Amino acid sequence: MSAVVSRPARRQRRKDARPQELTAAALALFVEKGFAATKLDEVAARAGVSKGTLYLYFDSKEALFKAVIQEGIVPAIEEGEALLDQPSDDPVQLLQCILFGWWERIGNTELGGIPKLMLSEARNFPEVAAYYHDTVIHRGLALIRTALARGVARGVFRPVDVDATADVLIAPLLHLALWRHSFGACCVRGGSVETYLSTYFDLILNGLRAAPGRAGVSRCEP
Amino acid sequence: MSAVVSRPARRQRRKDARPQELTAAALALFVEKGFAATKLDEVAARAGVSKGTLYLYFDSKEALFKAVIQEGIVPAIEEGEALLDQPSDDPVQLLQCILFGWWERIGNTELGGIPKLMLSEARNFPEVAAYYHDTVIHRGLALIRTALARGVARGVFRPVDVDATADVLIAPLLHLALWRHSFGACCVRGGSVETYLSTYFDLILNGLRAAPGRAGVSRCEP
Amino acid sequence: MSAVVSRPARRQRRKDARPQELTAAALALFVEKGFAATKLDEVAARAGVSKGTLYLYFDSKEALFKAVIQEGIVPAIEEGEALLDQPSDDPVQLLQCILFGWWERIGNTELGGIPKLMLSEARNFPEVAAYYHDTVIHRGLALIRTALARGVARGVFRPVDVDATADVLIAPLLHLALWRHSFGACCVRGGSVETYLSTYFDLILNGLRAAPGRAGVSRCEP
Amino acid sequence: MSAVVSRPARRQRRKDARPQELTAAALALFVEKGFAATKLDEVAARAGVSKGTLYLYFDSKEALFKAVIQEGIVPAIEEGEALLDQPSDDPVQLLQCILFGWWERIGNTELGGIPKLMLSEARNFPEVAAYYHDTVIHRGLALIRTALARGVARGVFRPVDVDATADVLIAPLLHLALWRHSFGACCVRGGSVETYLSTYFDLILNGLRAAPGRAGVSRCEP
DNA sequence: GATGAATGAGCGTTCATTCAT
DNA sequence: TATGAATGAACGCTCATTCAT
Repeated sequence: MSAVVSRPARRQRRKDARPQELTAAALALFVEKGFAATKLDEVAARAGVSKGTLYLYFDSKEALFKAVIQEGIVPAIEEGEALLDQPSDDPVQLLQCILFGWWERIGNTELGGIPKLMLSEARNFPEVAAYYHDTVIHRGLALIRTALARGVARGVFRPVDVDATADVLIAPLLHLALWRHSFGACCVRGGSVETYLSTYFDLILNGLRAAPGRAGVSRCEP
Repeated sequence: MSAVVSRPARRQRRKDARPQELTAAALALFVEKGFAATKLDEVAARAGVSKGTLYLYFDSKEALFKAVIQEGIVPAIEEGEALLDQPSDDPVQLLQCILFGWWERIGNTELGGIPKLMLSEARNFPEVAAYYHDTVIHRGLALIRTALARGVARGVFRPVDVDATADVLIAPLLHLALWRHSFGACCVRGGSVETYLSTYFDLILNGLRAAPGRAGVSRCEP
Repeated sequence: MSAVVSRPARRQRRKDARPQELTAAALALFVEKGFAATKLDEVAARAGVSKGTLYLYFDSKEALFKAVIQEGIVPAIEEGEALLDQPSDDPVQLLQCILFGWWERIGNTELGGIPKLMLSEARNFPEVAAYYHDTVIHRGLALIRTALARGVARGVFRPVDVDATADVLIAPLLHLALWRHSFGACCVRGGSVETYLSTYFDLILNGLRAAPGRAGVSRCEP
Repeated sequence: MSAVVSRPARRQRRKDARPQELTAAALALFVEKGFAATKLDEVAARAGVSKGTLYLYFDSKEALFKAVIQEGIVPAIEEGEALLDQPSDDPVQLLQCILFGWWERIGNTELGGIPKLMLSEARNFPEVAAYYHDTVIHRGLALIRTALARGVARGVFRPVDVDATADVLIAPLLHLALWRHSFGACCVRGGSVETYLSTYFDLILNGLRAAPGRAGVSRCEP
């Protein structure tokens, strides 16, 4: 009898897992080809189901797109926000945890294609873009801003425009993720990812660190 | 008869200008909607010609795409390379000229959409991506590398991994251009472009500048 | 055990009633939307069962259609034929009973949609149409012909072409039933059904009557 | 040169004629199979064009349906209304012209399928049904009502409920048209159309007539 | 050269039918 | 018996491409 209870009925198990199998297949293909160029036949085939099955779980191709974005990224951002709660005394280490954490939890996983996808399709799906902006980008940048502000407050970092700096800091990480899912598929990059990341962090840390000497910026006159 | 010869014949002028009018229209729409979601009807309409006329100048939609990339970007990169030839003694100023020059000549113009377009479509058009990589990205990064190398050689910049640093330096500029043609169309950004750019350049210049003190980077252990 | 036998078992009752519940649901929807536009999902939902259950009772959508026609109309026509057996001396009253009986037993009930359904689908289901023609239309008209022939034989009605007249006489009644299940759902008719029916019967009786004298119309009491 | 002017360019001629060719093909198939069961492939094939061509002239299948109804019937009803303007002294003859005129101009032509089509699809297209009701049915019945009213006013017809009588009078004619496009395609009717029509008119004329005297039926000469 | 009507392959979506549970 | 998840053929509609004018 216990066997009967414990057996989740393969059918049932499949049904529960289906949406995620489908969004995973769709994410991969949307990232690879873009939304419009992805055929639902392919998505279904990649998930190992027939085309009609897609419509048992998603009302339309557009609904599938929305689910891909929503289910893919929300859990990740919530994980990230938990970082702020742990009492870390060192702003440098906090910043490092946030930036490298992003890379390891998102950029370097299958979710790393979402920025490329969202970037490519933002203008075709303004509502989804707005949702993504508010839910993911804004909250992600807020993490970085918090770390920066703490560092500035403690005198570890120079006083900087926190908002603009956060935007600048995330750019090289996004760049790496975007590259992977675009040119990375057909062109070899020169250096290793590790070199890129350590060079990046070394550069920004030096840039942020409170130092004595400084030079003004003068516009280039062509 | 001489009149016929000397008259530049508006018709003729139009005919010569057609390809560029068409690629300009196509660029705008490809950037906005992506390659697959752009209809040739729309391209033709935006250029003020009929759909069939497109095929007098381009063999196919794909050929139009290639022309958009090719005609759009090659002149710009050649302009950029000229910067290296002018004898500028100051590596900082050279770097500034290259980076801000990119922004002013490309990022901040209608050509600024090409990175987004190329990024979105790289995997759908690997040959075009490879061409773009070799012709645009590689040569563009080479400019930055040269400036960096000069600065390091003269002791103005710390000794850095020039290749990786060039990649990192271009990222925030690309980021701005990508943003403009994606989320920028539907979401408001916080700060001004000027603040972003000066914060960016200030940060990297501080990061590059040869300074005494330095701390090691330790991995974050979550 | 006797309890088991005597208990009519709700389950059993349901099971026996299922086919009729299903054909009733199908009839309503076929009449409303037509055969092709009716989804089996809707039929099942209206009958309160799942879509798969339909296939326990009917082999296909077409089989369901045939059952709808067959089960719906055959009992009614047999009832009608019983009218001829009762010894009614008055041909006028017999005709009235047949015509108004049709209206009350068929036209004015849920079965009244069958003529519209059959009319709409006759060319898509020629065999069903032929069956319906032979089983329903022919036998129904035969009733009217018999009444007419008796009336002519007794000199109550003028000598008329009995076959053609039967066709003409049924038309206004059919018309009313067809209207109800088509325009009646979206457009208001002017007069009342009672006025229509009495005007109809008054007109045809005057048209049929042999002599100048005239009698009022009395309702047929079944 | 006159040849050049007079040649209407085959292409152009086709283009102008296309909508009517398409609605004619669609009418035939909609009548035969119903709206839902008709495939646009078939419509296109019957009109001798490809499927895509349909969409150059009609936005959707539903738009095609509306055009079929609208273009098919409006000219006919306007013709009918012209009958009232000619000064005919004889109400009987006027009624005959209207009723038989309907049969000859509509019922007995390819337009005769429209009543069946509209009847079948009225509940699926309520707006079209309402339009048809107001534009065709209402105006058609108004013709009959006018003829009846004149006859009653002159004492040629008995005093009857004009509205209800008009409904009754049109029913046998509609019946014939409906039959032709439903059972007529698969079942043989007994008598001839002529017998049916003369029996019909003889019956209703007797039913309407005020006095004992009676006249033969003479065909209406349009 | 320029047009735009015509094409037809292809895709998103639906739904009758099946079958494991 | 009853379910409903899964299927896949079919259909409405689109759009890159062609070609007669």
